[in-house]
Amino acid sequence: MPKTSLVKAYDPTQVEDRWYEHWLDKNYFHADADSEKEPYTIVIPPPNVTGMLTMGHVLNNTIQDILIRKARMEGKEACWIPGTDHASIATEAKVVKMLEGKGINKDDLSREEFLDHAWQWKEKYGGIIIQQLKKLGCSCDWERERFTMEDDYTRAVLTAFVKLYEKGLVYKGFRLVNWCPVSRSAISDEEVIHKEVNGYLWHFRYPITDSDEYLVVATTRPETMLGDTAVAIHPDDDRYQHLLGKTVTLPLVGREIPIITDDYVDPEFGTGCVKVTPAHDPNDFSIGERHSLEFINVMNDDASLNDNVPEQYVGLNREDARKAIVTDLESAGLLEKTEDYTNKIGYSERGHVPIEFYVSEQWFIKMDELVKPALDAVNNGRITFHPEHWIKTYNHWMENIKDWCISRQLWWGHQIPVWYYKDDPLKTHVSIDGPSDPENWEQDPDVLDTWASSWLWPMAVHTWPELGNDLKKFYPTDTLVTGPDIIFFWVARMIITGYEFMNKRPFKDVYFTSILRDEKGQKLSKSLGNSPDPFSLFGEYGTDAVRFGIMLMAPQGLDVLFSKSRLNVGRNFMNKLWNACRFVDMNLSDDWDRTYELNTVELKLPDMWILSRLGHTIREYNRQLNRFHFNEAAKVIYDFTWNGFCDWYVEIAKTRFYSEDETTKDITRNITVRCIRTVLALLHPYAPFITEELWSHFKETDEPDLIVSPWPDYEDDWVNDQAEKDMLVLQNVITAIRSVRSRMNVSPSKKSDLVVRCTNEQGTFIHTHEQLLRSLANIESFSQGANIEKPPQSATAVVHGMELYIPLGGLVDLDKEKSQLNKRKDKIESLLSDIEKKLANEEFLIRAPEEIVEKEHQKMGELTDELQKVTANLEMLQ
RNA sequence: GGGUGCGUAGUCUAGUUGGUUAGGAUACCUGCCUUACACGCAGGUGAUCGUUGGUUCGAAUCCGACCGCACCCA
Repeated sequence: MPKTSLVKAYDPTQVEDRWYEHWLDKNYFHADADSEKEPYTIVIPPPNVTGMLTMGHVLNNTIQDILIRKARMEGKEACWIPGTDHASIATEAKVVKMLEGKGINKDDLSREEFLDHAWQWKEKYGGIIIQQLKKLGCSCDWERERFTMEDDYTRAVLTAFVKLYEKGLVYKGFRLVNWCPVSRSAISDEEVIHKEVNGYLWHFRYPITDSDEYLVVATTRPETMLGDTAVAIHPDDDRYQHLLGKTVTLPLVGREIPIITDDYVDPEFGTGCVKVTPAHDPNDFSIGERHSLEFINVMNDDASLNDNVPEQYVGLNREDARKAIVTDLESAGLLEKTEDYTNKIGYSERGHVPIEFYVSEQWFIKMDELVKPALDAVNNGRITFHPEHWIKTYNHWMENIKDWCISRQLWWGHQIPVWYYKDDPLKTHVSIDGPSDPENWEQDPDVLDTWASSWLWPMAVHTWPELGNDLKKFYPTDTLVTGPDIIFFWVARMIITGYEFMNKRPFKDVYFTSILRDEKGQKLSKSLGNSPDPFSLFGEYGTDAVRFGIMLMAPQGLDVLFSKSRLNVGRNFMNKLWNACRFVDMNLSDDWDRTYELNTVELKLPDMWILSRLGHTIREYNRQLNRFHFNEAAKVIYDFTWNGFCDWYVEIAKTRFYSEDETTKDITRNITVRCIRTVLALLHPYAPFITEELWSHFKETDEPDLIVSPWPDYEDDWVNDQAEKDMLVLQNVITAIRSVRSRMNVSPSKKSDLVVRCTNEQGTFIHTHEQLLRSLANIESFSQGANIEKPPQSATAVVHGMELYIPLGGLVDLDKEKSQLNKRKDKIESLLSDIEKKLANEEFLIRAPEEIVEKEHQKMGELTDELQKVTANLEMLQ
């Protein structure tokens, strides 16, 4: 790609697509299964095939891209496998809605016709999120893109079902399941969202048969009373002992139902009498089983009332039925009272309506045995969670796991591979390919829960159950990056299948991302309308700035309070980086001597200092990335680039570039270029576009693109503690002078003089770096000495035991000067008093380690010296 | 009801095994268009580390209780 000159401001739109195309052309993203290199693999958490990119995806996929780009630069065979999930319920709901818009009712279509529509929908919208991930810069191996309903993947899903069936872990049974009346399907426990809702607790009178007495039952769901088949009391509840053996005549229905005793009943709640509706409540279901009660299902699959209720209620929906029943009971004089009541109601995650408990025949997987190796792997460190504390949540769920309902009454998904013999439905056939005489069999109409396909993702993307090269090379994967909200849905289940089918962990590390919230702490979501569109942000700030900004604001293990304004930091940093590069670029002559071996030429303090800082930066950056602290790593590189390199070294470099000393210029060019190249390499995983663009200006012609350039290693040759200490002294002196000038309103354009009273040793040091003081602190004439006099009308600062005097003539503001010195004096005195207390404490002297005591003595010495100097200067002002 | 996590300047955060003059960034105030950058430069104000007991010579850091926020599971 031809080298362009650096324009004044970075323009992302000119750069991003161009480089992404280039990387694709060069096939950098593609991983080679036959390579000798050590593999590093990530499987993407497959987004919903018809979904759109959200800020959550931006966060999650940027992290994966950071990991994979770093691994690639480290010389590993980096393989990031992308793909999408068919999302049974969500997609089917969208297709149904789309068809409704066209005036087509799903019920009027055959399964095949409906699936035709669904596939068309998938073809039309299925590629959008993939294109969006490309815009984000994701370096996925697009040749390996997978979809959970493609043929190979389907085979894997059915294989898993059949294998588990053959082991006796899959069974079919009548159970009370969570039922979504909108999708008219069973859903799993994890798809039920509990919300607190303000409602009522109705107290109804149930008359005792052949008696004037009645019992009072309390309920939040009057409409289910039509299915009551008992009234229960606690066995020890004295109030009702005389009623045992009697029956109640169920109002409105007329059914005679028994009064039973059961430990489940809480005598303290309500009246201590509970209506029992075994077909519509999980607790009542258990009571029903214990007492062999009748199970009367009073609802259709859309939660309207069915034929098992009195005629006047048949066909009513839940809400209308509730109103009708309360009204009818009230007019019959059977409504005792109505209380306000807050309770938690389960909502269908996809249908957004309250779920029903519904008795139906469903397929289940027995979980208790499957869970064991998965629990063991996480608790014995074969799989590591970041942050670690999620282990507790994982354990809690795994140890209390219930059988998993995997059948869904939908069409979009993997149809269950079970066939029933037409002449004898009790005779079944279970296989991947179906019976050899299909005309005599009927396939189970249900499909599998989507998670029963995505739990195979890390192996099924690699052609499992075929043992292909990909599976051998790229399984197990290395790192999974996902949200903690799907720890049960997905992470736990992948670990289960990893051990069940591969006898190996599916991944080494699991990084749980932050959950994104808005400034008020609400989860970002489409329905709340508080989720910004990533693409307008990319346009406004640049994709790199959004990536870097969001990484900077995502602390490890905590939620992110997202706000657009916080992305300014990212954008400003990209601009800073661009301009730092532009400055260096402007000062590179075509024929600069780039041959210096820096360790053989004589370097000055700022050179040694910046190289030392660079060394520390590389080490710290890698350390933070290796422990998955992405925000800390971002801060490390930000701090070096801005507060170290730009604020100090570039300022120093200016004076050199303006000088005539060609050797110094070339050394400075070498060091600035070295810093910049290292920063670009380190930053590339976070900000791939701008760094690749800038790299093209600083790379040698025979060097590769940044994306495949070597990752910077920590070089401790350059770490130099003395240089860092010395530079700090110099920086403190310069800052002190600037501070004095600012306080005294000295115009930045005006130079001032400097007189330093200090030891001879310090004097030599200052003298050596006089040029830096002159340029960075705007100093004209300079003198120093151990006994030098304070010039009249000068402002003062004390730094590292040196007394700095800046003669200002009439500009000196004595009041400001006094208040400044007094402020410092107070501070020192308070610090000294704390230290004196410590040192006067016998226990401290005896028990504290020697070096701690020594440190306190040293601090006291330094502060006493400073106090003496500050006080002396204060007295001179009187 | 059970569990998990979190309370450090207006805001966001660092502070790994207790000893730091409690870092940093943003925001704010003051002065500057100093030939890389006003998406900038320089300087500055701002925190008794949620409350309260305890352990310790010494606690933002360890332990208990309480208060507040969030999430998960019943």
